[in-house]
Amino acid sequence: METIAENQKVRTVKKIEKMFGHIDYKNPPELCPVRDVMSVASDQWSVLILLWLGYFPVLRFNKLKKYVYGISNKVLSQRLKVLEADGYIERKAYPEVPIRVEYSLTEFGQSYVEKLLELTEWMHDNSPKVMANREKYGLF
Amino acid sequence: METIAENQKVRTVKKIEKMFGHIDYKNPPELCPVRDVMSVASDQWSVLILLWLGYFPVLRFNKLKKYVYGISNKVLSQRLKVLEADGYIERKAYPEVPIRVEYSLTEFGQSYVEKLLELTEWMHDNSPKVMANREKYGLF
DNA sequence: AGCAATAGTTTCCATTGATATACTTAGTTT
DNA sequence: AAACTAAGTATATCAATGGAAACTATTGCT
Repeated sequence: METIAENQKVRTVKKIEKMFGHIDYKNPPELCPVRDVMSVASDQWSVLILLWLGYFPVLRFNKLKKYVYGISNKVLSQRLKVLEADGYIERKAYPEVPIRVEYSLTEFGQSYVEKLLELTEWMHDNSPKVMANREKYGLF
Repeated sequence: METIAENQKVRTVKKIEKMFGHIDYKNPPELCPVRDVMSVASDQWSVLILLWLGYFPVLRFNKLKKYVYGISNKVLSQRLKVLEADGYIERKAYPEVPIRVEYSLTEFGQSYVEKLLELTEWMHDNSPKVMANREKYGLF
């Protein structure tokens, strides 16, 4: 028990070292690639957009807006642009009337969603624990 | 190739269904446990705090502020409170003068950091790809 | 008395983000 | 001819967030 947990901690430290060791933490945040990429990919709305696109093969603007409940036109279109620029999603416009635009995950986006899902799965599984902690903490 | 990717997509859809299937997406966002837990645990500053606490066994306020470069007193103390309330970190105050306060990961926090690291590792490995995409996109 | 150190808190201001509404394009329906 | 469609854009207003700097508390040191 003890040693397994200890080993895991050592592995964690090594991973962090490998990732951030060569980066000076005093650099401006936008020079840290992890901070930079994360600022797009783990933004609250972006995560929801990506998950819904992981669920449906393609979604159009207004459908997305329906599922990503609470998002505004402006923010949705902003986020879609950035996600497209970073290569997570693809935008296909059909010049019909009225115009039809379909959004879908790229292979790259798909691979990210798979990683992301491991995290959201953890959250799903552990949210009761978090709620319990929160309640305990609130008692004083 | 095709079938492996297809299988993976099917698995993704099933995971999402399992996680969100019983939740009405039209609920207010704070009623979705995943959104709720994520809003704390994947906040930009919180992630950095947790990673540094995964690297050092304990850290005091001012050390943390040094490593989590760019964070303000206010936000750091806010985030620490929330992370403590949710059970990720532990706060130990020693009534010396001047007071000493040590922050560290709980076992729960440690397990989260391990999950989180898989994601940041992905970002670390894929940030060149994202940069390349971004540049390509910027060219028109 | 005044300063240093730690771990914050408080206050004010600026930037960001969000909401709501109207507008666009162009062809089809009423 | 007005209305409706889709996928946004544009604009104005409002709320929430974030950062900077000053402030607090306590006690020992000079």
